[in-house]
Amino acid sequence: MREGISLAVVRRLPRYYRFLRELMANDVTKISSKELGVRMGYSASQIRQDFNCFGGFGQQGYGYNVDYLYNEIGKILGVEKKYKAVIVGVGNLGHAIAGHINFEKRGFRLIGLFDIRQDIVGQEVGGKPVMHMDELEAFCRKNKPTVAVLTLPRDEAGAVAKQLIELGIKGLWNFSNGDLELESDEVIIENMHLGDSLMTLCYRITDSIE
Amino acid sequence: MREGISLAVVRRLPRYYRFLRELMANDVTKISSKELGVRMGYSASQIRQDFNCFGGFGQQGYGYNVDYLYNEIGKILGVEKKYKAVIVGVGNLGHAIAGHINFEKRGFRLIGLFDIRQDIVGQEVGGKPVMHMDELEAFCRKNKPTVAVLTLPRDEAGAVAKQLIELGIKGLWNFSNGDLELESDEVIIENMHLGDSLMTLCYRITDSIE
DNA sequence: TAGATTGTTAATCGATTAACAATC
DNA sequence: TAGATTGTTAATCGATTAACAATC
Repeated sequence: MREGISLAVVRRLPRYYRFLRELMANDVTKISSKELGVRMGYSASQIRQDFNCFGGFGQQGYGYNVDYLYNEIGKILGVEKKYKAVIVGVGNLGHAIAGHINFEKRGFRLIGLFDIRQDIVGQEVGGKPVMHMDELEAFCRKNKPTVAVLTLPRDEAGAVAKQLIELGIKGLWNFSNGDLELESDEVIIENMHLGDSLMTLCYRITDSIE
Repeated sequence: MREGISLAVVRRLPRYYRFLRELMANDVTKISSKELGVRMGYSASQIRQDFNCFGGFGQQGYGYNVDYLYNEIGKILGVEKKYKAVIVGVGNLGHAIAGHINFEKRGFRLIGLFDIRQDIVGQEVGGKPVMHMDELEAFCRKNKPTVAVLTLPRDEAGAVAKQLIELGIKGLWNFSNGDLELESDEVIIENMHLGDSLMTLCYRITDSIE
């Protein structure tokens, strides 16, 4: 059922999930692919194709039950997984992510933060204690986190990523503005290249205003 | 020259730019599409197609001059533009972006920050004073920023975005975890949906470990 | 000149859209 | 039953890859 789903489809799932939650909040109980398409800016065809990658969630002549579809997509995404996550690098950005992101609602559980700066080690951030990088290895061996959030400088990210993979990390959420040079079959990497996005915005603005 | 470049190509440009800078730092003066392809994980064909969207930057039989290509891509992206930018919402995330992102190197100049919280208004963040949201309108009329970084809660983002567009904003860098319901021809939107990315990571990890 | 590598056209592949039979 | 809308197959579109003539 899940074999060979393209990343293009997968990346639309969280957006469907958000829109469906919104519909639920507005007490909408059913929706057709046509109407959802209008709201989301997708074609009705695409929506039906997307959902049918994972099985038939709709009912002919009726449409889709919003609650049911929301829950199914949540299951597909794995929102209930509670994969253990650590944040490595508790500067501005790591701090912000610890406080800002609801890991619990997105399939993860934040279990620890790490930094080298002595002034932040020992503090609580996002309700969790910040530990020293020296403790990372022992912590991972004991607690076996599945993913690591990399919010440290570009120069340090590569070495830490390698270390984490050796410690059994399965996924990296990479905020350092560079590509991690790792074999792609070792680990799943989601890059959040803020700098790239900002430069793309610059291009697109220039393009739009001539 | 710039007509009808697909977004797929544009989104690769910042990555090329990063890799070329890296090559320069390693004193590499020339590179072929083949070798660059190996390093970046693209096909040589794709690289040549991408560059030729904007004109012939290479030399047959030789390859591409790294310095020249870097500078040309920089110009295409508009790194020297210095579009004026404001950050709206100086919570954890806005704070982090102000301190973490080098706007100057990416075509922008940060000229002001805004928040409603009295305890942060008046402070300096990222070298700029934080102003109260009440001052946003007058500030924009006077200084005419081109883009706004939206780092405020989802519920507030929509209304603020509308206001900014009326004030002449041309681009939005949206970090609020929701879609701004705006006519796409009014403004360029770059979404950084952290939540969506994290959920995608969850899916992909589940997929990879079965 | 011979070798290398681009710029560019043609072929392929994958993703999106259209069409329609199935069925609620 | 008639109307609506899905699930799914076929057609189209766009992006990537392959091929090769041009040329440094």
